[in-house]
Amino acid sequence: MSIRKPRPTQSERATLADIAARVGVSSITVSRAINTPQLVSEELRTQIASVIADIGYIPNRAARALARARSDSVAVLIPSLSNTVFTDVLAGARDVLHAHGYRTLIGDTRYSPAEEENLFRAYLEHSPDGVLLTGFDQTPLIRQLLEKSRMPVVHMMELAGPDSYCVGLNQFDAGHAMASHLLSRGYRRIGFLGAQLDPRVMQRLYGYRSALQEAGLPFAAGEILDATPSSIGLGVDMLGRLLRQAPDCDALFCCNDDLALGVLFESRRRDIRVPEQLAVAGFNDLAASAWVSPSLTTIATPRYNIGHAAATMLLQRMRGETPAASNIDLGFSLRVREST
Amino acid sequence: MSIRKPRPTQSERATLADIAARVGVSSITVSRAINTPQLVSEELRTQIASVIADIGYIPNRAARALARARSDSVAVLIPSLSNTVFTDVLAGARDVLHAHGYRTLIGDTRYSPAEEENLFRAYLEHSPDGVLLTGFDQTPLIRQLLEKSRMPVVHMMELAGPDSYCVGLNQFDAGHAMASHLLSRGYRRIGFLGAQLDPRVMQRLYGYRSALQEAGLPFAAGEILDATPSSIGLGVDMLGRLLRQAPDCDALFCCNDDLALGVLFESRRRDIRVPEQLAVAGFNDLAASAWVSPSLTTIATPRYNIGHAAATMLLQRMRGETPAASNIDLGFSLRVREST
DNA sequence: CTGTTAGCGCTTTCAA
DNA sequence: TTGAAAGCGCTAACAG
Repeated sequence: MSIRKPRPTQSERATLADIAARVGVSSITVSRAINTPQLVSEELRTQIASVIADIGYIPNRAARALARARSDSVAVLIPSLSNTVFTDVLAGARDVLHAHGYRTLIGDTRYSPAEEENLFRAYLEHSPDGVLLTGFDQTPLIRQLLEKSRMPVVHMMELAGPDSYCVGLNQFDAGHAMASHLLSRGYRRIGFLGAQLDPRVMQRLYGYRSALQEAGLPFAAGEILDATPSSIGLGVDMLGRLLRQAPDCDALFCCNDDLALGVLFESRRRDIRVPEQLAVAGFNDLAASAWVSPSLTTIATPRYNIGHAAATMLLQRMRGETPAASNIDLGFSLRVREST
Repeated sequence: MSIRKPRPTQSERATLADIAARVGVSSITVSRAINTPQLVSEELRTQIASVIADIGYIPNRAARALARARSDSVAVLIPSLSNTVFTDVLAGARDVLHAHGYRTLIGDTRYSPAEEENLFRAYLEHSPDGVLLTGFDQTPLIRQLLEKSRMPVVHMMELAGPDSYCVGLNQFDAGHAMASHLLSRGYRRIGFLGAQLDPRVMQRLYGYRSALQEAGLPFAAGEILDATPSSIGLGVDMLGRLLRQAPDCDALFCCNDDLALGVLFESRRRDIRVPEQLAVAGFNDLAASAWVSPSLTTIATPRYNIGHAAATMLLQRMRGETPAASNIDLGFSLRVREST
């Protein structure tokens, strides 16, 4: 009769069986008291509840996930955790998911599809019940894995064809709208500053170009495109570059408010009057934009609502329901302020 | 002879046993080939590797966590995900933890100890191998649970006695240093704007008061304290309130850069010259602060490094090692700019 | 309403 | 270097 060493256990933590033993029932009854209390008699329920409170029982999610073959978790991949745009989206998604008992596995892809692939594969090991992704530029492997696992997925921020589920806004239209606004204000030599150059920035750029073209204006007059991450400092720098390239520029559409704020600050340093000498427009309507002086004309995007609606749609899909619409366009709104 | 329905499984996903069957070995050998390849013969290893790649095997973390009684995950609780201060800390922690194979369970407590308690209890179910917490104002229940489970924990942002593990900076000293700077510049009617009023803000406030007292100045001349969350808009508003309360104020120490930026913007609107009529100082050195005009005097905090060092210390504790120091003071630095 | 049994997918222990 | 057996903590299925 050989004595085996006991295997490692979750360091003294009480289990369902411990509770069960104390109450004098079987563990499945305790499990029911927790998960489907209506199936357990009032008397046992209260007894069990008191022992649970007494012992300080903490269920083991890993065991539950293994037994039920679902994890009650959702992976959410966003390009950056240090950009309010995406933390707002995340807040909306988390509020919905947490309220429905899901945990979120948050991944920061750093705007890199390769990193997104790494994170996605890593999170797959946790068997998330669904995924929220940003945009549509996933690697082929991700697409293949998604298809193979038939895991519900909802894309955020951009729109696409009816064969994929997404919640976002038309970035092309938004870029077009801002360029049209500048044109309607009488500006004719409108430059563009683009950083990061992720798909959404590119769509805004194309919208801008198309508006200029429709107005019969040279379509790449003063474009500065730089793939490095957006920042206020980069905006400062890019204004210099643009003025060297197109000194006669009278308006500037920045692909986001970070760049635009940098342009505003640098304009003040260079004594360029905004909007008299140079109009400045941004994108996203960050907190600073309404308060900076001159206040910044920009496009407000419904970020929290995008996260909220995307998570809601994902919930439906995880429940096996078919959402009323596969594409939800939450739009954008032009905020005209002092800078134009 | 009754035939039972098969229980739900992870929807067709291959298991170790599937790989093992294909190769003609037992599943433990496949497990070894993955986790401790040096224990498996070269030949089997390559065979197994090719089948794994072929099938696209994805390990099941829940099963592994259950069997090993550890989750390879770390819970990280921060007050806010929409505040760069904490996403910077988070970035530092994640870089370390991910590099060592840990997943991070991110929780946003919204500056509420009660919400922190909820999140902590929820994440306990995942049996994290360690925890990173912000500050020291945890609820008694959290403290009790931590003690009971003897789970390694490292506190971030603040410092404490040698009986707890932490990485941060002395917030009192930092507040004191900024007030001293303003005094050294000759300002005498120095006001304070505080929002959120979390423990770190209060410590800065006490540091400020103590510096004023040491200088023999009335110590609550113009303090505006408001428990609502910090924002640029709140800074705008608070400047108005302060000027009503203390119109002769000549310098303003804002508990963070958000408020300070609001003050700068609003000063410009009100044609208050900074720093001639009113000096303005902030805290944290956000990206905008160096570029805004006038540029903002502030205290730079080593946020990324705090997260990095805290995670490193936690790793040591999770490995059962004793870190060289239980308290790591990463300091701060005064950035004197145009606004003072 | 409660219990028995079996099994989720993996890794530990022990044995060869 | 490989394998058999057992078990981690929980819940689905079936039976009473």
